[in-house]
Amino acid sequence: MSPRKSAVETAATRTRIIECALTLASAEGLEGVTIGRLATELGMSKAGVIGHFGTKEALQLATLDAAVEKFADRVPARAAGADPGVDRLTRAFDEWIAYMADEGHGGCFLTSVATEFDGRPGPVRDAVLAALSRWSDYAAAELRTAVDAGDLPPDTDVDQLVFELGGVGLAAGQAIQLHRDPAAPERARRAIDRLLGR
Amino acid sequence: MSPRKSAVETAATRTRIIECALTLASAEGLEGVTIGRLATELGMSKAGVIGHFGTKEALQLATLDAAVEKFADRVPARAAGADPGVDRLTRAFDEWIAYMADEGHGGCFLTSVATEFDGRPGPVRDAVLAALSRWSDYAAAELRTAVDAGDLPPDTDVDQLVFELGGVGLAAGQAIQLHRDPAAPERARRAIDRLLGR
DNA sequence: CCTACCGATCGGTAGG
DNA sequence: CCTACCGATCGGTAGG
Repeated sequence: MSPRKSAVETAATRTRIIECALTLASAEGLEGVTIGRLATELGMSKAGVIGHFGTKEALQLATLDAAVEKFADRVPARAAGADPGVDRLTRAFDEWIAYMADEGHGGCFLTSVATEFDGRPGPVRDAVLAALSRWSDYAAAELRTAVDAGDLPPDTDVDQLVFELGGVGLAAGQAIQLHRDPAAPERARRAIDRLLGR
Repeated sequence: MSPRKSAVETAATRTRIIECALTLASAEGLEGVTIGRLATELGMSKAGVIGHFGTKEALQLATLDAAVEKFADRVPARAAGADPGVDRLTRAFDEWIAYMADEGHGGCFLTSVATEFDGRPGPVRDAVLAALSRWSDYAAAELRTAVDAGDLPPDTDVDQLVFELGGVGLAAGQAIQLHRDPAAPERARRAIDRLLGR
């Protein structure tokens, strides 16, 4: 850390690095974010970049953390105003799909990193797993509320439904990122409406 | 190429390299397959490895090609004996799921590479897109047969159904590779049976 | 936060 | 198919 900069400035630089890492990782994957490239892109030295994190793995974890926080601020947060149960979950999935379709995100950061690290044990894989589990738990809780409210049949298999809803999200992500299919969001919404009995 | 080896031996070495690349790529991604690591793993020199392909990109394309061929030999080929339409498609998806659950494949090679290269334009991305389109076309054709045979409603939206079936496959892949959930194949089969009205 | 540097590895080539 | 080599880049450190 520079003794010439205030703590506020140091934190701002750290944020700049992470924002840049998010952009690079969207295109090249989290492993493809190199310290040298971040330094060039930000007009800093490599030592200046890595000094904020210590190791590349710590930088990866910080980047992932920022992505998870952005997702939480956008998706569940915007659905929080809707009625618990089917309404809120429909709204949350709509937000997820809109988030993936947004330019600049490079689709769903979380699902990309999940694929990238599913065969590489370690802290990054663990963190991805934890973040996805939180999202699954959120969906399962809303589904149970919907069952209790009578908006879904009492014999609903909640875990099965979470699995299938997740599949729709993954299909939407692939259709958007790989096939660049403009119909993808609409297809995803239709699938979700059917799964939630609307 | 070595002047001391026959064409048969040369082809066998090429196959060995590609097999090794498939194994490495299952864990580390296609970009993570380095020429040096292949050389070490195979007990060859780097020049000996790259000589068979010319460039790393050509090696990636050859590896992807081999994966596509393996998939075609296993999945649609084993379903070919079933009755066209719902039966054959159900069988094909069962084979796909079993293929993903098999140890050693590292899940579905094709879907991993699809995520890895969805943001990197170039020949590899194009080849992945082509392979996935072939699979989608296959599913769509079987679905149309099923509609014509009256096994699916006449107003079936075939493209929508292909989208949703693909989502189930992606969900199964993630559940197997990341969550290591032994219930994943069964969940996927249940979802597919429901989508195909069984 | 920088300069200067480390050993390791990258993809690839020349020449045999 | 090998040895020997190329310039570039990797993650990271020492010292200021």
